[in-house]
Amino acid sequence: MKLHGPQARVLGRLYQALLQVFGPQHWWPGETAFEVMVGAVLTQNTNWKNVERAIDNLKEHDLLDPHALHRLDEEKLARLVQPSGFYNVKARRLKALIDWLIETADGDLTRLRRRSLKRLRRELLAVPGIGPETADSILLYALEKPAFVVDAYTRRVLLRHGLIDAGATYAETKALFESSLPREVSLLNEYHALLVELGKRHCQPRPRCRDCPARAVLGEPLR
DNA sequence: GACCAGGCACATC
DNA sequence: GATGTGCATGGT
Repeated sequence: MKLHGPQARVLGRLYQALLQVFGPQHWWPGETAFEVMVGAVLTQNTNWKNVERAIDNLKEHDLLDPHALHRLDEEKLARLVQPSGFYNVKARRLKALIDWLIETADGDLTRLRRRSLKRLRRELLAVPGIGPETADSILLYALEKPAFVVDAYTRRVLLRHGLIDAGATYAETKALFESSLPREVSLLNEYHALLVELGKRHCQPRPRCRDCPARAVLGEPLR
């Protein structure tokens, strides 16, 4: 990876260190692109284990399909995704996303992929319930567009090590990575997944800094 | 029993 | 613009 500027080189070294320690993460854990899309909504502020239960419910009823979910009542959908929490809002958000998918591409993800990243991002953000992180997750992991995903772990890691300040916006944090890294889907995919792994293992609200691979690159956390 | 998890929209100031 | 709150389940 050829990176320009000191900050870019730090992010490059962090990536190499995380990959070395954790290995490839093989994200996103979903069998189809549509499943990834659904998972992106269900995982909003929610533990992935609970999302899996909800997705299993949909699979058991043969409903993990754009047209099938399009036909399903919102109330029934809410009951099925209940284990993922916030089930009423999530059913509403899934419905809105699927409405867009059906209306704009007849439920066909490969048709969506022909559109530009910029256009898709604008369209996704116009869907009620799809914010910047969910949009970028769908772009990167379901539609294979080079969009970096910023999540709570990413911000926490960067904040603790002084690479962003407390007031940094989503867009600023995203730009930090996108301006430094090659715009390759596989790299951005792996990097975000590695940051989540780092977050789960070490960069919790109560830090677990012992054996943290980020320290070798970023130094001691500020707090 | 408190705290946390791969957010977002909306109300209020 | 910033800050607060509702949405809810299941694991530690």
